[in-house]
Order: sequence, then structure tokens, then C-alpha cells
Amino acid sequence: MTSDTPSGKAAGSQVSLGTLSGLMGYHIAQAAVTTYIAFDEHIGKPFGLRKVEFSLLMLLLANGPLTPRQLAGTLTLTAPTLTLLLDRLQERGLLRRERNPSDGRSQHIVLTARGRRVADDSAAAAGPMERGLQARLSRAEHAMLIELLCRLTGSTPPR
Amino acid sequence: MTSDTPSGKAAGSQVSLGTLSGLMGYHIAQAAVTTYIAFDEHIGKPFGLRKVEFSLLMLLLANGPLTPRQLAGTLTLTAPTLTLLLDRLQERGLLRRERNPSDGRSQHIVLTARGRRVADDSAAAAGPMERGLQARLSRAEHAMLIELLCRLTGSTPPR
DNA sequence: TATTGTTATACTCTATAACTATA
DNA sequence: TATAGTTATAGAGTATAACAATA
Repeated sequence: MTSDTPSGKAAGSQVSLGTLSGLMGYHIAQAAVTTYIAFDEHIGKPFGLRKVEFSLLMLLLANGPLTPRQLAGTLTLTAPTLTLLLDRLQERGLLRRERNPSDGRSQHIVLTARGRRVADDSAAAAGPMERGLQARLSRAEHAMLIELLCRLTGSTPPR
Repeated sequence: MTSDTPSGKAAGSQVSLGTLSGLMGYHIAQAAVTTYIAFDEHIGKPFGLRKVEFSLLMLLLANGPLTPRQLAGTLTLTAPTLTLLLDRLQERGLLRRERNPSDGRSQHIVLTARGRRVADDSAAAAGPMERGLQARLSRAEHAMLIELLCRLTGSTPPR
């Protein structure tokens, strides 16, 4: 951070955004900062998880064991990146790699008891996090925002 | 990228998102990927600009000369990061540093003629980029989306 | 002594390429 | 020969700390 103003309001407050103010990319990037701060406070720090790590745990929690290939595909990570990620989580005892008996090349990534607990607890912490973010929005607006974001990315909205 | 399926559809298609599907942070991160791809296509590649570089040019275009301090504050960059950024843009001849006669410590960052041209042209290219992103949204939905994002971040909406 | 900006350095993240093992 | 996953290495990006110049 650059602004050390006690209030938190940056010195650049009166700088005009110009073209940026009409661009979705800009506003989405700003919103990403907001959500990242909330994530860090509610999940990142308390559970020692980075965003990808949390996402990975959520995928295993929802789907049961998955292959590295499935995880990499869903999280849009390259294979080597995923390997390092799995290494870290395995070292922390949150998951283990199980070889597939019918195909020795592939694996199943399985949550350990401890991993499952961290996954459950961090998923629960996402509730308060989301309510904090919703503070400036009505319930309907929150749903609308997610709907519009899904439309923008071309993905299907939840439920 | 991990999915090399010709269609582009990843192998992880049938993986459930679980908790993630209700989290704004997740959807905003996904949307950020979409907007980044659009940026890269319309502005990044054609003009050889990264997002911060484009943003910086837009700020100078809208405000005229600014100090590094103002730029760092608005773009949420640390001072050293901004120095390196300015170095690169200066080397490309897009801007120059002018010392402030009344305070030798501070500077004014000024667009060169060439920098102004690149700023103008890339600002113009943002139009088609935005229309491409809007393709899946109505005009009203686009405005609504920006409005909701501003509300989320606590910033004041444009206009 | 405080402030503006720079230099030096290191760390995190992620990618590409080369490799091992299974099939 | 193709696929799943790993190791090795390198490149971007950004941060913290120490520094120079001005006030």
C-alpha cells in the first residue's frame, strides 16, 4: 500500500478515472480487491489458505475424490502448478494421493480427516464472509449480481 | 492451460462447484478472467500494454500531469513498483518525468505526443472491447452490473 | 526530521520444457 | 506412441528495506 493516511482514504481521491469508469474490466478488478480482502480476513488468515487452496478443498468437498487432471481443468491451472499445490496441502496433512489400481498412471486426490475438517470449517466461514460482502446490497441485488456475472462469463448461474 | 480438448470445453466440465457457486468472490474472479481476455485481445496485444499501463495512461489522459504519488495511490501500487512502471513507459517514449520547480522532491508525469496518441487510440479501442463484453447483456443490465459492483466496493458509480 | 522518489534484493506465483512411469 | 503426473528451471510481478535528494 502507498497511502498511509490514517483514514485509509488515499491521497489520490480526487483523481478522475476517465475512460476507466465505464469499463467493466476496471470495476470487476476493483471488486476483486474487495472480495480478496474479505477472503483473507475470514478464510485466508484463520485457516492459512490461499484462494486456490480453498477452492480446491471446496471441489473435493462437493465431489469426493477427483483426479489431478480434473482439478487442474476446473481451477485452470497447469499440471506442474497443481503438483506443487498438492504437495503443499499433502505436507499439511489435508489430503493424500491414491494411485488408481486399474490405471497406474492416474491418481485420486482424497481429503484426509483433517482436510475434511478444514474444508468443512472454512466452508462454514464463507457464510459470514458473504454476508459481510452483501452488507451494501439487498438480497435480491446480491442474487442479481451473481446472475449478471454468470451471464457475462457465459457460465450457467447456480441453482 | 490444461484442457487440450479441441472444443475448448475442459475435461472438468462435470465437476460440481459446491460452496463456490454461491460466493461472489468466485464469480468475480471468473468474470475477471473474461474481461482480461477481452482486454488482451483489444488493447493488450494491439498496443503492447498491460492493464496497469493502460490504466495509468487513462489517468494521465483524463487528469493531465499527475505526481507519482497520486498515480501510486490511485492504482494501489507501491512506490518502487510505480518507479519500474514509469521507467518502462518512459523508455518507450510514452511519457516523461518533469521536476517540480517549486518542490525539487516531487515530479510531474507528463504524456509525450506519442504517449498521448497511444492513450487516445487505446481509449478508442476500449469501445469495441466493451461492446463485445456486453454481448450477453442488455444495455440496462450492463449499467446495473457496474452499479452493483460499485456498491459492493463502496465506490461511487460513474456519472 | 519528514517526504519524494529510487535502487537493491528477495519472494511468490506461474509457466515451459524435459523427464519418469504406466498404458 | 500417447497419457498422467513430476522435476527442473526460468520469467513475470510485486514487496520490503535501505538509500539519495530535497524540504
